[in-house]
Amino acid sequence: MGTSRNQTAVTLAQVAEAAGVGESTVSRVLRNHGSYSGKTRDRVMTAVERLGYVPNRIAGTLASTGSRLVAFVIPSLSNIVFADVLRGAGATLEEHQYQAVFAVTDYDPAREEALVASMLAWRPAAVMLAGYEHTERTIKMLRAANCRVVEMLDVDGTALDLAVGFSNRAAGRASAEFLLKRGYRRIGYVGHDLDRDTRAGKRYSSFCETLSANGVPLADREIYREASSVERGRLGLDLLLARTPDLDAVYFSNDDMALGGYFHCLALGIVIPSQLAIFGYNGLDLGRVMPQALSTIRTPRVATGQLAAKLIVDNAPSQVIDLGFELIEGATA
Amino acid sequence: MGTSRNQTAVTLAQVAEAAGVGESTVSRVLRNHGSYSGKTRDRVMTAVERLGYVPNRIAGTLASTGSRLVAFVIPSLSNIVFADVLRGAGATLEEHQYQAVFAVTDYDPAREEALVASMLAWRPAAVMLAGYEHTERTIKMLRAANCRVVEMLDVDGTALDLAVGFSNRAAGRASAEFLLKRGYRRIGYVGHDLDRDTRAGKRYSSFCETLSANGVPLADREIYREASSVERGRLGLDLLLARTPDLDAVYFSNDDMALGGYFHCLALGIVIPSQLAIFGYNGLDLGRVMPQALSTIRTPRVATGQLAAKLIVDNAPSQVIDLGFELIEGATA
DNA sequence: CCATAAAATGGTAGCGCTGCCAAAAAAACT
DNA sequence: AGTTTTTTTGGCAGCGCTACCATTTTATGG
Repeated sequence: MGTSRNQTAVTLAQVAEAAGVGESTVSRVLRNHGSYSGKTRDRVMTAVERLGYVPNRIAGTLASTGSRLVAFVIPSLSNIVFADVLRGAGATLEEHQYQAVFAVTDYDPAREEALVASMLAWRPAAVMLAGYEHTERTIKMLRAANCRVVEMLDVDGTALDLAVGFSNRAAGRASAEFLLKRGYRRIGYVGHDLDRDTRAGKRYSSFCETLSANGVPLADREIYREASSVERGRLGLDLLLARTPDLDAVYFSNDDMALGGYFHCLALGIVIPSQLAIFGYNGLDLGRVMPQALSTIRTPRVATGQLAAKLIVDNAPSQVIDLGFELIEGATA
Repeated sequence: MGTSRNQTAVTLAQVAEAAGVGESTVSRVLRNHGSYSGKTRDRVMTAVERLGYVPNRIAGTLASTGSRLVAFVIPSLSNIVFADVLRGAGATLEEHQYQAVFAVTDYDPAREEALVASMLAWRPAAVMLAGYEHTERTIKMLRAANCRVVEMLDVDGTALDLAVGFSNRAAGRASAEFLLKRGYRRIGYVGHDLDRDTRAGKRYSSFCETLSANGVPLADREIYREASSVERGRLGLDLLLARTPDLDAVYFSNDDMALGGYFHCLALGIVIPSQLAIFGYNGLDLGRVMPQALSTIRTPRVATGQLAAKLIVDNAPSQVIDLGFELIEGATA
């Protein structure tokens, strides 16, 4: 009931007939492309209105050369990072009449491969991915496809075509340097699946290298082979401190994890930062609102999405753009 | 550089030629539809592999009757609620070879209208919306369109076709009854834009009605005409308490806002729940991890997405499904 | 071995639109 | 008024695929 399915939709040909003009004329008027007289436009628009015509973009895309679909293949929707990127890209794309389609990989390269294949079947104008780590077949497909590719949120590696983001290695290093400068010497790490979230992996390894280079190797670490979450952060810190109680600072793989650690300290009465310092990554808004502002690194996620979209609509030449990041001193480290 | 754009993609006709079979045979093999012999399948698949053929779904959709696109028109991506719904729907849709496309309304009915129009141009199999409140033109377009409609996350109203969710009115009532049962009598409210987020509006009005019906009218309220956020929750509680210091409980429009309120109490040393009780809505995971588990209502968001998708792939008849919710007593109220 | 059913295959007309080209109409000049 | 130029239009061939139907091939049965 409710909807009247099964009816056939109004076509451009019917509009043309109703308006008493040719099909191409209707097409021109509707796309505001080519020339037509004012009275013709009115007649067409009247017919469109009367018949309730909705152009069929499937047919339009097939007939014309380039599509206006942009395919996002992202690791997760629960992670606010990717939602921010999508939000940033959304406005620009919409403005230019592009349509976003998406699929979620759950940080699995094999799934990414399958989803990219599936996406390419829609002949998108561009495929937007997270980072540089893809399977060989994914890369091969992307190269063979007649579309742009944007790798987002990382610049440490070799881009396929376009890349927009920031250096996770530099972020890891900056975090380590900050903690060292503050005088912390017993530093631990609580993180999530580093093999799958390769950007977190880059931060971690760069963080460790910087510590070692300064003669303060990482004291201990607790890594879950799962997605990050507030809960994992809390549990991770609990385990870490049980094993190595004399830590004076902990670097978390991101702000969600750090918030979990913060809650753990609150619950146990561990005083931050004098007893234990906490440092995160992402610079989520909620970090600012915590009773003590979270020490973290703010990344330009929305800007990444915006710029990625802009490069596509402008058909910019291949390039890598590093948007940088901002270290937020906060009050937890 | 990088990608080799401008080349023309391999077509089904080329595969047919290379395999020495007819086009329809290739089509049948690829879709595993109709009958064909084992050796034919092998020859086709070999040709597909060798040429790197990727089927063109644009053409396929145009040629066949029904599309396999599902259009999500959602208020926000930053709000984890909608990300959860998408996540729930994603797996089911993917499994059945449906493709999700989406657009974000920012809680603006006029934008929703424009985006629905734009989405219908893709001739989706279904349009998935949040709630029942749409402009007249949106409703008209949806009725005229030859596609299913799913209104999600609400069941208080009249459905266009399918609806999956839970009762926001019942949730508001349950929250009020819980606080009353606990003995709170000076109850305040901190919320965000109720005109735009009509589901929050329904919870609020139902909450107030229940309080009044029990002779305990709402003592005070602080409502921002903006989107919800942790920060707004904190500021809102600050203002509310400045004006009405004797409140003994505060109902927040959602868990994000409640978390802000919680942070405010922590920062000011307000003891929860003895000095002030806090109650939220959504049942986010982080509520469980807080030093004191957040008292809130957990909604089946992922399940809503899953079921919505399932109804579409099963082509279920029009119906409204109430998935209910769960009140989490927690430790903050 | 031939009749009959079943399985496998190819040809082709669209799906609804856009892009190209030629034709018609209107405008701008001598 | 007769040209030339410019603007506006309509016709129609695809875009790459699927659906339908006709045909061929293979299996089945007496």
